[in-house]
Amino acid sequence: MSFVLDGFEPDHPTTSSFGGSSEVDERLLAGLNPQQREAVLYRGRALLIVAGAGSGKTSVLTRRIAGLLDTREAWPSQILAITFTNKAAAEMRERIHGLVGDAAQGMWISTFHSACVRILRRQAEAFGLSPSFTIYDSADSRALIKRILKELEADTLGLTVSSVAGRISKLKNELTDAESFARGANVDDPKESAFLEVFRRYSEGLARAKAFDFDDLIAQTVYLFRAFPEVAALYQRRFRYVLVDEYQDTNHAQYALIRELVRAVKPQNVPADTRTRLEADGSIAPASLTVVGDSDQSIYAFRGADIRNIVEFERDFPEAKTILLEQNYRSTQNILDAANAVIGNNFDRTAKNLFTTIGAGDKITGYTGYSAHDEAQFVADEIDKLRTAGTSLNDMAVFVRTNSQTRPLEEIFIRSALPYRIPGGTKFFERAEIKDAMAYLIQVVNPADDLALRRVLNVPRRGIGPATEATLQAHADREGMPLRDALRDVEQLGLGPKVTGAIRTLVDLLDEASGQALTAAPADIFALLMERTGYVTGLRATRDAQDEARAENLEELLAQTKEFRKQNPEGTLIEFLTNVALLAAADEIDDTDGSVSIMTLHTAKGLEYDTVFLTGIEEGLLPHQMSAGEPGGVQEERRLFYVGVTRAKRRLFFSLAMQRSQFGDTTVALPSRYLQEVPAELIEWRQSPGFANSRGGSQPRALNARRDSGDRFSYGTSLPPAPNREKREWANAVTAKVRDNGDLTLATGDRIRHADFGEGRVTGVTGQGPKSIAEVLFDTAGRKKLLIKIAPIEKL
DNA sequence: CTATCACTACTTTTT
DNA sequence: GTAGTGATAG
Repeated sequence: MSFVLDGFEPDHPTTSSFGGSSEVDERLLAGLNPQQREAVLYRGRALLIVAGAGSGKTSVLTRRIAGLLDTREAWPSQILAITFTNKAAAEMRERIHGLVGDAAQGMWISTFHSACVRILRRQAEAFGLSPSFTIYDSADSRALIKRILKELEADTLGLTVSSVAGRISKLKNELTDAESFARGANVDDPKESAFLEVFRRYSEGLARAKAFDFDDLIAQTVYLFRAFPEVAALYQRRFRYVLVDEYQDTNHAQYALIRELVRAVKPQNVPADTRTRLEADGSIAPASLTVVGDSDQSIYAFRGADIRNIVEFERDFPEAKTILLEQNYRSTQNILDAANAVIGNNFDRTAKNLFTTIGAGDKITGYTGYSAHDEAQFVADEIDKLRTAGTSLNDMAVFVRTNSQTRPLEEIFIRSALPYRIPGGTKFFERAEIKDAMAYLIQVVNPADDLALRRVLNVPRRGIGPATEATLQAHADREGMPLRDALRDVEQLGLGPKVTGAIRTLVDLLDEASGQALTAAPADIFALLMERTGYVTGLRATRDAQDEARAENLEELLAQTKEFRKQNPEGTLIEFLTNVALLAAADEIDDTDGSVSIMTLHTAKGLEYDTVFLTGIEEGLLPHQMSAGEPGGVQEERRLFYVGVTRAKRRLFFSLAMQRSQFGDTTVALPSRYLQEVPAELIEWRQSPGFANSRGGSQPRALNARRDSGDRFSYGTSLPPAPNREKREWANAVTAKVRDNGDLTLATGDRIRHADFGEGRVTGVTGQGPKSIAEVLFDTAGRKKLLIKIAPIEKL
């Protein structure tokens, strides 16, 4: 068997092994502190950079790579850098390019998942795998599991889709496949054996569909390397410098992958014509490994991240050097003091104290709203004030613990005419019509993917109902063929002439598109499919406004396929699909579009903003209810809080609500324990939890039942204003509905009445059509900007 | 085969 | 409060 690595240059000469590196240009070291400098310059087998939040680790990492290139210690193709998001990868590439120019071409800088897809696609054919395998996202995995549970009627045993999906994911992250699980499984337990059966069928289902789920991408690469040392050797020889960012969030499979990559190459796997320097025994020395991380920012235990990977790095690599970066270049001292104080309550950590020379800065501003809407209104008002004062919306971010918290924020932001974005939350690719269109594309690339075909069988409606589908499926099962092949045999199945014709048309179209899958531009294939299925025109024909929106979304998808081709002139459909599948929430952030970002704390990791709003700081939300039962849960939530706080450069806001509705009913919320861990003098409460209660009164209320013991929310200097009457009235009167005023027009001087703010006078109108915004001076509520189309207003 | 209505489980975080 | 499911009628 021979393995061809397209694009791989043969083994490069290695001018020096891991020797001295005194030649690194001073230019690359400019402005670094002694520890950062050492981290850039150190040469050796293994390096751990413990990088506190905001300690300039990206700078260190990029300069370290630039140094390797600049001194010719490494060719670009010998470098593999793993980042957490595609966006981070792109930024790192750009920064290195800025330092060393075109020498930056040819490096692998990508996420674990992207790197593994690349490896798997290159090696697939040698193992009888399809190089055009598709990637199942969580929703696809769940759909498959759901089907299996139904088949087995396993739901009676208490197996739910989410429990099974979670468990399989965990097992895969531990590199346990169905068969190795079977060896240790307790088959006497009916639930256990049912789970095993589901796991087996799930794995078979993926294999039959030529699909990998997210976890497979990593695990299968590890299996590949372990089963075929000569394949692993290709990459071990190629990547002489492996660098991993956010190492504290690697799981076992990712850890194993790294271990495989930095193994020495055995003499039998060294080609005779290698130009790489050999050891005395004819082997090639292991690659150099650099990992960067901060155990205080480990927030992905739920998906298998193992903090021990970083904590025990020195045990794994006894010769490892550890460098600690503690100086923070991002935040003010007040922000750091708050962060340090809170994280100090995690007992099993190695002490680390962030410091800065920036100065104390502003105090943290605290606000307790009566409801989530009130809280959101506070955030919107503050953002508007800061914007007026000259801070760009791009420099502000609102953090939430759970996705559902974005809703009230969105409602208020829309009403306040504040442009916002929810990276990862828009879920463009999760909309039904987009998933339909994607299913067409997937089925074109990968005809084995039954799940994709089943999804579009009757979309748009073509009269193929459940009964017809069952007939087709039965034929496929009988013949042991994919559903797509069964469609081609439709004439033999004795279905009605109408249905038969519809199926023939569909399968001919798919076959035609598949014929072009490897060559045509993704946009052309997409256009062909939409044209011939009439999906978009069908949506346009209905008078439903939602269908019109769906048609627009499909147009947007078409635009995206075109944009993709612009970025990647040779890009094929399969690459487009891969990109989409591996898109991370943070990849969607555009920091130049003039909007505020609302995101989860998890998405916020690795980012920084001038101004940060940390919202929903309540017991049950942060720490989340669900974490209470898990070992280490409360500590992990504390790290999440810490991550949120340390994102802020200059201004930090803490907010919470006194009542929050979930599940349809409203419950009283208590301030988070983490709030009490922040020294009281660091927070200036605009409205403190101690002085507001859910009815808007001003009686002190119990704070975690510790009201009288030195009440940490009473503070001498900055007494909170007692909640004033107007505020209270509008705070709870906010309705959840977004309304539509049609084409109501307003002009300067008009008087209006607003459902929440009362009466006011229009002082200016900007923007066009449905986006026009009125600036209104309210008699009691002050100046507000309102989106005329949807604000709850009437002209007087 | 499709449309409508009632019912229930659901919200942790993500590649 | 709602998305997704399942039963029933058209």
